Amino acid sequence: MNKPPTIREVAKRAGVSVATVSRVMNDRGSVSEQTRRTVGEAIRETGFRPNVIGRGLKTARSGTLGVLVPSLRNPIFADAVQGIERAAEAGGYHILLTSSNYLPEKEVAAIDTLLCNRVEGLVLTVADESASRALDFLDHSHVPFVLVFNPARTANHSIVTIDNFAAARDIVGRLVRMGHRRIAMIAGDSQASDRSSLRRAGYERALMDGGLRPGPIIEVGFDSRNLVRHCRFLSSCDPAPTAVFCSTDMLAIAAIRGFAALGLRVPDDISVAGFDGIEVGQCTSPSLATVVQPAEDMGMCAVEHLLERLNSGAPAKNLTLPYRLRHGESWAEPRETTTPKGTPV
Amino acid sequence: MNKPPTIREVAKRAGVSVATVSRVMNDRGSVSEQTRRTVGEAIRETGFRPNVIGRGLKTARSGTLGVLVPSLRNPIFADAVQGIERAAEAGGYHILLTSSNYLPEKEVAAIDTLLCNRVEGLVLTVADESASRALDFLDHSHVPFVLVFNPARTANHSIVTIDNFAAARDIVGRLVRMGHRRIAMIAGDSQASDRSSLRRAGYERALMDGGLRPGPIIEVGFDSRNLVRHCRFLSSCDPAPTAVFCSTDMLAIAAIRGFAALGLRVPDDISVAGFDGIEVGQCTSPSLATVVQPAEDMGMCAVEHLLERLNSGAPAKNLTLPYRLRHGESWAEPRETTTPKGTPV
DNA sequence: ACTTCGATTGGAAACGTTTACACTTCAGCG
DNA sequence: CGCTGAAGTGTAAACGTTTCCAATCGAAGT
Repeated sequence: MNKPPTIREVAKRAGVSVATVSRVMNDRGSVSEQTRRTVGEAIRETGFRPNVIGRGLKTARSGTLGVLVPSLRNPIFADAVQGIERAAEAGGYHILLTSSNYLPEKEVAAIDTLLCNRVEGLVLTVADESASRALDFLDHSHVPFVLVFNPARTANHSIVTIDNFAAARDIVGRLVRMGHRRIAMIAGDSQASDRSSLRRAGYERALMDGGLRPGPIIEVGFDSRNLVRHCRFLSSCDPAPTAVFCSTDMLAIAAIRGFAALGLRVPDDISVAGFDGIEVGQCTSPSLATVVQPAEDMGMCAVEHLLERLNSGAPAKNLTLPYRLRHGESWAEPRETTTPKGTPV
Repeated sequence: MNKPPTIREVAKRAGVSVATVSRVMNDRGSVSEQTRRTVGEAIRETGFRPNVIGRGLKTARSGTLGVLVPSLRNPIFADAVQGIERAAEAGGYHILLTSSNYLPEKEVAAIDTLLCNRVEGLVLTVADESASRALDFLDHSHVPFVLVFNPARTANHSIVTIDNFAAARDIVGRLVRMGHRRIAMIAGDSQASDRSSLRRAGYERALMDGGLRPGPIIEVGFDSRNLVRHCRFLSSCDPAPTAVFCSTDMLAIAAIRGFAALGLRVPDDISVAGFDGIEVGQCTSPSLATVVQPAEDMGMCAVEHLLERLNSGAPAKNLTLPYRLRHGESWAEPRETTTPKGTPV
């Protein structure tokens, strides 16, 4: 519990001034080879470790980036954080991590403490970008930040995302072309998630393009357990959907599980498509057909862009990364063409 | 980019001294209701946010805990971090997150920067507790830390873990009692992971207890992709194992996938058991039989204990949390009792 | 009227760095 | 031999807080 050594003690031991020790540490200014060695030894002998708090006070730099995600339990965010951490480390920054649990009020509180900690920038995913009080808050703070996953609705924010609408339309369109005529959706709370509502819009658009009616759409919370009752509801519809699009992989995986519990086989009885592209989706069986977001890359890009803004004063920019569709075993052509006897494929 | 307001500006605006503003913020000392109000207004008007760096310098408290995990890509660690974050927040701390990517040298480097940041304590998972240079390092630092997941080999460290040996013996014992006679193991690099080697020891013990010889043991890296070739090797053994125990769920899930790719059915052709209890294991089909570690709880316990040590000077302690077995669809009795006269498969 | 005391307040010294500035040397130059 | 400039070094002032200490002021007690 005894205090760690300070620069002053090192200086005393080496018989030089603190300024010289500082110069040695940051090698700036000129120091003779002789004293450099002496000081180096003193540092080693005392086990001195520069106190970045003291340094930060003087330099007005914390060397820290703030990170706010909804939850680490969804691998899509864990992956993003992994990327964020990697890029931050590469840039000489460390990260202060907070999570909001999807609660807007916690978002604000978390950002507040992050700002008190004088993070030099933030990387965050908010519940609903357009409505988020948190962002108004940040806009006034003069601390640069970049949103990840949130759709780019306003141009003056730095954003790294994919085209959620197009991606959803793509993957649902694929179901349509497979011959599905009755495609349901299980959507995370779209009130609380702008991603979810965009994906829903893409879904609706794909159906309209195919001349189909959307529905049924089930809106659920973020708890992906106990999806069985929703699955039961879907399978009891008349006509029952032959495919279901889920707004996240977590939901899709839970849905597959739910259908299995009801004795339905995926994809034979019903096709399931997800969204996110989390790694485990490939390892389940059936493997999950989904939209792959490059989460780790998105995290890295976000930090790289943030550092550009920090170091070179680069302007905010919207970065839309490419997504891709991953084919999986969870979807197939519907067993028999249902309703108005439509097209085979 | 203009500087955020300081306590001095607030003081000037309120017409009081900085000492008074400080007293209002932390409400300590006595301040008249009148000035308290005035200062409150000044704070709001200026948008003042106390600089915790300045505060930290004076109080020698950073309000920060350091966290080091191997990787966030394995949900077991993501879950633990989630618990850590929750408990830290509840205790008024925030967390500085780093990851080692399973590289011992990065462990040391990460801890070093964490210490430079004057974290008040650390929660970490190291590669191999007994050999970890990182720990020697920490032991000399006088900063309290608690290990998570690492087995309790030495008594003078704070550790939150489960009994890896017993758990592995339990679950493998279960396979034995199901009638399996030839049980293989896929183990993560046991050089680099004390968990892996303990689980392996438990596995060997269970087999010995059952009068069986440990079957082929395959040691793999941390990359759970491309497990197919190992699966192929296992299925080509003569006699081929009827079950395989994997040292992590990530490996187990990949193995199930690998066997499927070879046309083998789990559990009909081969049973698979995992270790960790990550959530997705329940959502795959077949669902994974595994040992469940309460990862999020472990993270929370770790922080709670750390805070006890920090606040009340409580002594280090070893906390062994209960694990439980989760039955899943990935294991079953072997189709026919095999033993010495080769298997069909 | 004089002391005592509690309640408020302000002044100023830390905390551990960095860094502008000033001060020595000493070599090289005329 | 004096000047100039560069190289090496030290002094001290920040940075934004907290907190010890002293000061002021009424009110209350004697």
